[in-house]
Amino acid sequence: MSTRTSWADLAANSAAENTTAGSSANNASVGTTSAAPARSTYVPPHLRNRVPSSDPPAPAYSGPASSNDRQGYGGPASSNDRQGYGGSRWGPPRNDYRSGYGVGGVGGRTGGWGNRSGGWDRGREREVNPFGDDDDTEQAFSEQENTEIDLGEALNQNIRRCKYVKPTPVQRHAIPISLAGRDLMACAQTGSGKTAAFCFPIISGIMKMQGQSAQRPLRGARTVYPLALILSPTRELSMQIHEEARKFSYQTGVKVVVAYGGAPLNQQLRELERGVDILVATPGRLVDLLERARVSLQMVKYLALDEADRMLDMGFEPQIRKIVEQNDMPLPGARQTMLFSATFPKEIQRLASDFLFNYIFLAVGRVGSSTDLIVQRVEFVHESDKRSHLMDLLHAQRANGVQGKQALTLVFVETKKGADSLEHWLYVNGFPSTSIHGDRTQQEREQALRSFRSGNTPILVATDVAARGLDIPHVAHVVNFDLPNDIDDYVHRIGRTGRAGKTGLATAFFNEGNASLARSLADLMQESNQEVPACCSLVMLFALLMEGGTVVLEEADLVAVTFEGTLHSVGAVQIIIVEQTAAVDMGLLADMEDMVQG
DNA sequence: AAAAAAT
Repeated sequence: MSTRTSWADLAANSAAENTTAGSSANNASVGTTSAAPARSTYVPPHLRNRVPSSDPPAPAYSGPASSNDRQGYGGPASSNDRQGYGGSRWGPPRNDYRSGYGVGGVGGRTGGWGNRSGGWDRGREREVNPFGDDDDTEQAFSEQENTEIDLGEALNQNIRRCKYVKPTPVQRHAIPISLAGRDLMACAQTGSGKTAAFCFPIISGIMKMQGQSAQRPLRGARTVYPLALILSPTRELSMQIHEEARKFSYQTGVKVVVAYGGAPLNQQLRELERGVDILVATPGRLVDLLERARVSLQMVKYLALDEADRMLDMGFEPQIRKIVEQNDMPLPGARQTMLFSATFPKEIQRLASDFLFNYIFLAVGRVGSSTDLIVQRVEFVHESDKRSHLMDLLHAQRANGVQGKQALTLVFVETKKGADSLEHWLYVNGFPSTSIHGDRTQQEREQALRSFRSGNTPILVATDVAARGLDIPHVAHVVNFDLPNDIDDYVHRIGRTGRAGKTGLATAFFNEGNASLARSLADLMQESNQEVPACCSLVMLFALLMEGGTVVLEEADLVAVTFEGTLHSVGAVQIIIVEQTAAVDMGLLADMEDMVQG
């Protein structure tokens, strides 16, 4: 162990490497954003007039609320960036570090809030080993192991137990930035380890805070004061983040609690009362808890939004604003905010900057790109043929046999009703399947997911509730039975396969109803090195779909393909679709051009 | 238009 390069070392080295460059070999770009130029000099009121201190007990650690850190970072990402977030702070071990977590009960957290819930050290004794291996827990706390501690030895140990060998690009860049105290907007492909990228710095930071005496205000006797808040758009994703965070924080003394709707409130309240450092939640339930004054956000030092673009789109934005801006959450600059997603439309990035202070924008690859670990196929399937076509795919899959663990197939449909009816149809036709959507009870949803994960029902029919974030091992095939209207949704859906370096297959059923997706789909496929015909234009995609239908094209933006003489429009592009079998000649094309212009 | 998210 001592001879090998540690996980943390790798992170440290790469932090140093990358602070000077705007891009690196793995195509990550880091830079301060131009979206909020006016904000870079803003200092929140409570931080004004503060003399850069000479760093007593919390010095080496550049904590999230430390004012001098922030000031160290003023300018745009340039050569002085190196001093900014990398280098010295991500350096050698510090002695003050262990004091907080080494032995249960040391230091700080005694005032008013911890003891009534039994205290975190007692909680730790009862902590169930989430790894199911009881053999080497003592080793984990070996006192001699005082080597390169950056995230904290207990956390490093948990990372090893999770069999994480080497940080992914997003982790390698995001973790040092977060450890240095900077706000972050991070975009990286599905399945590239974003959860860990925001969990590690949060857990590490809270471990360090345990060494300091934190005063929690005395509010209502039953109010709890989490130090970190992680929000996600679906209940199941919150559950999953909770599970992950619990693994990472095993025996660190950091308590993780989850709160979401559809499940009994009382149980969640009891968990909260036993103490909470990191609260993982869906927005609705959290708003409820805030209104009941069972949770205060006053002590929050870390705010993470997973699937951040989703959290800030029309459906969620008011709730998020309510939570972040209309409660007692510290202002940007007094907390550390991290936004993560695989997709992040520009207009939502702009909106998101409201929640950030002097932040760094990190993108691994193009924002919204897909991983080339996923083989994408598009097949032209009429609405009426979709079921039998799916049946063919499933039969073929069954015939090809399955190696090792049961290969799972996730089938996305557009509506809840459609999910129910397809599930039933599959079931009747001898394919063990289940479904998940927002009209099912929470129990049913969780049961469906369990049954799918275990391979008991290797087919899951889902609405977009399952499109984002869920990490289900052995999903070999994602079928877009109904394609979404938005390419970003497509990216998230197919991202349920091809995770953590594994390959996957995604099949889309495409027909005339999906014309509005065609161009972006073609672009995406080309970008992720998918087999799209020679010139991967919209035209060629259609040509592929038409299976040999003749396509004549003179103008790049005018497309003629063969399908039932219907006129379609794709964005600015006019598309004429004629009979599948008809050869398109120049005369016909001219006629169609007239049609389009007329 | 649909999906998700509190009771």
